[in-house]
Amino acid sequence: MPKVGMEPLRRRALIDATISAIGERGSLDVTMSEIAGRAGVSSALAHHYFGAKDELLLATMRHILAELTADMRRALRSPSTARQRVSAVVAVNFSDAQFQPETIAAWLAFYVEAQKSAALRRLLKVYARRLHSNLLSGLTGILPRSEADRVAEATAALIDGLYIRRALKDGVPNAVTAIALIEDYLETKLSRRSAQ
Amino acid sequence: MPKVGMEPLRRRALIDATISAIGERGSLDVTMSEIAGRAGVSSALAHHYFGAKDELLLATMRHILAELTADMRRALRSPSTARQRVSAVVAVNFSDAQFQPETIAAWLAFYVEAQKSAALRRLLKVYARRLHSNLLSGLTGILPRSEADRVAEATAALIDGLYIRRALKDGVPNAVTAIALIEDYLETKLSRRSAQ
DNA sequence: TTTTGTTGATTGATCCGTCAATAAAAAATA
DNA sequence: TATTTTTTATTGACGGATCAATCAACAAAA
Repeated sequence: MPKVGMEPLRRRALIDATISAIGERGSLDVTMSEIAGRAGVSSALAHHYFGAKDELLLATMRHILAELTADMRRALRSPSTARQRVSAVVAVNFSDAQFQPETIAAWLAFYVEAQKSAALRRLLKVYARRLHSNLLSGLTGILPRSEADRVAEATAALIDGLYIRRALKDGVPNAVTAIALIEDYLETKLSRRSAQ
Repeated sequence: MPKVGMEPLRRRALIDATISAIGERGSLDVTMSEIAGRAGVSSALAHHYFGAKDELLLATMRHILAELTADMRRALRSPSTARQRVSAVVAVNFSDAQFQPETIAAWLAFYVEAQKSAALRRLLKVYARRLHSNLLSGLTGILPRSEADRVAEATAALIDGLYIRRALKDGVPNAVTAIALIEDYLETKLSRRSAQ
């Protein structure tokens, strides 16, 4: 029963289905039929709207990154001090919307795929750079530049590391613990310098 | 020209070929033919010695872990103080033998595959637990138990995070920088307590 | 003559991407 | 308004490619 104006709805449904399929399977080894089935359409329709599978995967990653970016922008509106800004950036990565098993699995899978796909690699680099500069914007108010750089790098590595360990259901059990761990690091690194 | 006693040589060659193939492709999506070709044999022979592809991949991961374990044991012989033991554990993960692009790519790929394969997941959990206890054995000599636990967790996350970022050729450019970053963390965490 | 090593050829399954066909809505035309 | 035409939505069926795994066959050593 074809109704007009389906395109945006189908695209969104297919992207959601892609995330959940990847999340469940734990890798990008999901078939177009599997994804289309979850979205309640035929695989031919998925191809109709996205062309090749690569493009659906790319669109999916773009969608995840866009959500993260939006969350980040929202989170960066309220904090006033530099120190609070750093905490806000960290917290976003472990918010309910981001720290979901499905999303984490997708992140990990996309990280791997990025080694094959230049387009995906570019996307992830944009995210990495943005995370770094967001962290830095807070840290430079507290630490000298070169040390702020190093702390930002360590914080980013901690975030990635906690994600990967979460994907294996090993190590940190939940978002609260993960945040506490990073905050503990930041506190020992910043407390003496800034004294609040 | 069949010579007797080929089995161990072929097995080893096939495992090496698997690592290099995965390292180059950046994922486990390598064909048996590709691997066999690199090892200079037919794909049929790879199946002859390893049965299914899964088992070759599993054997490869086991091999990587065994090398890491051996390196770790060696590294843990020399250090005398608790503090030095912690540094030794960290250093092994970034030694020339371990911090190779191929090996890093393989690690990452296996992390993803572990979400599908229970056998692989078990292997990685063994490694994670061992890393944790190795770190802890040094840290408990310096910090109270609960805090030692947290520092070990953070250090492990840092190692994983730096690996993943290295795989993307983003962030830390080399092993020396990576080690310095973790040592910097450890130093701020431990210096006040242990005073050398 | 049995064991060990080895491969080319083949089978069977999976899966991406295409295409022709169908049907409803919208637009254009009479 | 009634009709034709075009656009949008949708799918089943299929071609073609890839690959894991098997097997029969062959050769050298024991």
